[in-house]
Amino acid sequence: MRASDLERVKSLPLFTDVAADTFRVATAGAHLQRFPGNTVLLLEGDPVDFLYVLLDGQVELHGTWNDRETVLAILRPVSTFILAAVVLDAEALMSARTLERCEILMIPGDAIRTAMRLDPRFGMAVSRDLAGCYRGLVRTIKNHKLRNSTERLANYLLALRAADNSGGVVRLHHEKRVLASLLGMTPENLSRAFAALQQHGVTVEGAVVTLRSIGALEALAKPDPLIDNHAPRGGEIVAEADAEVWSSEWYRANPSDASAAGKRHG
Amino acid sequence: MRASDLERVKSLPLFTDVAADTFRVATAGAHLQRFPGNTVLLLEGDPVDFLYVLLDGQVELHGTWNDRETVLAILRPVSTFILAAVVLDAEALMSARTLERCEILMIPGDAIRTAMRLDPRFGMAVSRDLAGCYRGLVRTIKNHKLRNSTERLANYLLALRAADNSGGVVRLHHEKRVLASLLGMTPENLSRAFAALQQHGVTVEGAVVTLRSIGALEALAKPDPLIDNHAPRGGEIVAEADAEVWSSEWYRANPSDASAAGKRHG
DNA sequence: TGGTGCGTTTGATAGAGATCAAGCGAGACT
DNA sequence: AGTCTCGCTTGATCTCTATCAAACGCACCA
Repeated sequence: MRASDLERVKSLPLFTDVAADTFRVATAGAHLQRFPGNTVLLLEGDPVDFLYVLLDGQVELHGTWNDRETVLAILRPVSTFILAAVVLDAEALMSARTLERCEILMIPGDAIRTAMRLDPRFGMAVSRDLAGCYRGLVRTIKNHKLRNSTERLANYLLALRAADNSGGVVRLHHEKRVLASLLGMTPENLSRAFAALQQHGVTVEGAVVTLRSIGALEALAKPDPLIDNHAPRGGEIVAEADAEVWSSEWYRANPSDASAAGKRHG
Repeated sequence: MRASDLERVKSLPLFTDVAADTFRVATAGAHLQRFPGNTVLLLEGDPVDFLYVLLDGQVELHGTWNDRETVLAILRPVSTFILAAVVLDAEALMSARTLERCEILMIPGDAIRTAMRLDPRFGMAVSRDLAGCYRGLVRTIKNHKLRNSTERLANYLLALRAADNSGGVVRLHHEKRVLASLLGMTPENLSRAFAALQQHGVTVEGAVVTLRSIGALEALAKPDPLIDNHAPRGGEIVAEADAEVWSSEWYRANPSDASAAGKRHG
């Protein structure tokens, strides 16, 4: 493993605040692995032996039931995933698949649990990370139960814009059918939702989406800080209160600037 | 506060494994409070100053957006709630309201965070609790994205049956309109879903639901251990792997027997 | 260069769920 | 008892979303 990779791992919210010893214990048995695209890393129901840290590429988490499948999250570097299963030493509830060539650090679950027992600061960091993940899912559920598909897409585009600091031009990071499943609709309906957003200044050309009128789009999307983690708050951002730093298991735009991140786990 | 109440709190998964000192630190500033029914305990967006422990009664967690509202969870004793917000010292993402007369222990968030810093075992317990909560939400999302409303109702009834150890007669614990919102549908459609289940041996009389053919109901519901935490697994239950003991922030049937509980946080 | 495969789009149709509007029934109050 | 309220049900209708089917565009490749 390269030293620069260890640096990146060390910079994760999960490890920043942690004693050097603890970090060594946790990453002692870790190994770096490369996977081609479209590779299954983990099947739901499998025992989880490792904490995964995505260093490069994209990973999709999905779930299945009765021959139906849905995408639950799409991860980009640097993110950890299935921390919850590792903490409980339980079986995975989601399957993981690479969407493209990936570089992944695998840390034995035992090492994580041992480090938690040794270092209360690490226990605290794990708790904070999990709390962030939990709150991210609360946001997701509110998004799904309170909004229709067009509203979800509109907010997704605004989140993307906020995450990428892009002006009016946004680039989709994954195939539309994957995005459709993530947003809880069919590819056909995603197309129609994009069409519906034309009246609000949105035009699509392949993966490039142009937002000609943020105002009009926001009027439809009505982004809400209690659902969309990028949405502006009334007043200055309180440092600690915002510490659900988008840590892991979610889409992440800019690893080096957590406070500007888009949809988070919180 | 009665000693018996402290006993009940101590028996929570969050505190069982914890040093007596830590428990004292955590519960030092706690106070017990009674609330009438239909009282708002917390509004989404509010800063969260306390960890709530529901000792008696029922509490509903819900979220709103754009004049729409949805029930996210219904809690029964003994449950803790908004632990995630407490850990992060963040604002609430869900509102909390009593559904009936309630007895609630309120523990200052500072005390919880201090205890975490002092006792790695407590940090571990918090992590485990949050991991369980997280996994519960993953199950919820899979339930909503992969199943239609009738299937969700069918599985809800089976979960209730498993939780209550009731034979073929199940009692609904809350108003049907609350249940409808929890299951992500309108009261009207809940009625129709019940009607549709008649063909699978389900009859309703007020809050009493009779399941005349578990087999037929399961054929429709297809309960899955990776969605429904009560569903039987192939083989013996592995102790540790099942430790997402339904800890908190969720519907709970029998406080004294965590392993037989229904829908959990996992 | 002309397939060939795949992701996407578009159209037509069907089904699931929401909304609107009444009516029913049980408990509460006068 | 009467009636009022409120939660639940039932029916009609409308909207949203899924499904089925076909066509398009584009990359890949022989």
